[in-house]
Amino acid sequence: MPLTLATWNVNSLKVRLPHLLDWLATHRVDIVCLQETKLVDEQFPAAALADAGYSAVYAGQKTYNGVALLTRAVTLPPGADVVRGLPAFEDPQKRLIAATVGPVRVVCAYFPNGQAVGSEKYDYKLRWIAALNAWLRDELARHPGLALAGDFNIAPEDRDVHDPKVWAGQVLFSEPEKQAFRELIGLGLVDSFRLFDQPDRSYTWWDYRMQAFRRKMGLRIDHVLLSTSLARNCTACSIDVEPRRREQPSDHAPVIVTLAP
DNA sequence: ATGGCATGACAATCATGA
Repeated sequence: MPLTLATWNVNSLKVRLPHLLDWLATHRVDIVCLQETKLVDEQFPAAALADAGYSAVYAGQKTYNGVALLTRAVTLPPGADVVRGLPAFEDPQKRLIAATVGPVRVVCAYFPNGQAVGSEKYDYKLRWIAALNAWLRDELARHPGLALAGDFNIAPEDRDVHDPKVWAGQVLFSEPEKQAFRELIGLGLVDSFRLFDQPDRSYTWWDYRMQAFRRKMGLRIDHVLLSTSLARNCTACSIDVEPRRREQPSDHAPVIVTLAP
């Protein structure tokens, strides 16, 4: 049986739970990485997800950030080696959770937004990614089969941006951010989406304003990077835009990868 | 030039997102 893994920034799990449950029932993805749950752990909808057949580990906070990792086909044993937050990077913001799920070391990440180039938040973004990079080097040495999935808040190439001229030098598309993305690739990771032919104007995020989705004015900022050993077994990667068409959608669409055994 | 839209905390606006 192939293994499927998805990442989705739900922009409030409380608001988006009905969408998520519908989506899980339809797609039955084995592993799901969620970002921007915006829920403290006490309010995580573990029971509703268990009813849907998913067990979960999570790291949340009030109002902002928050990540979770759901598993269906593969149960999370006590020895799943769950990591919450980047070790050696003191940070109250809940942006990372990792666990070993069957053959895959799954790292679910919500990269900082950065707000504006040159701002304090932008500096924090670059430092956070540098700390992630350093930690991943060790993780990859210990776990050859690793997936880094999440909202990277970086559009790596011109074709990932609806209007690269407008976005040039802006946050999410500035050179230091793209360089940081390339340095993650340099660890021995592969952008699974680009292993396959993809439709033109493939994006994962569209602004709520200006009818950006309808006008295909988006960015591809949500990614699944695979270690080379996993990439060899990757048979598909796609963006599911259907949830973005619904009423009261998340501004992000899920990305799904399929891994052959 | 600015805000547009959405969410959450909080009780009228404000912080944040991307």
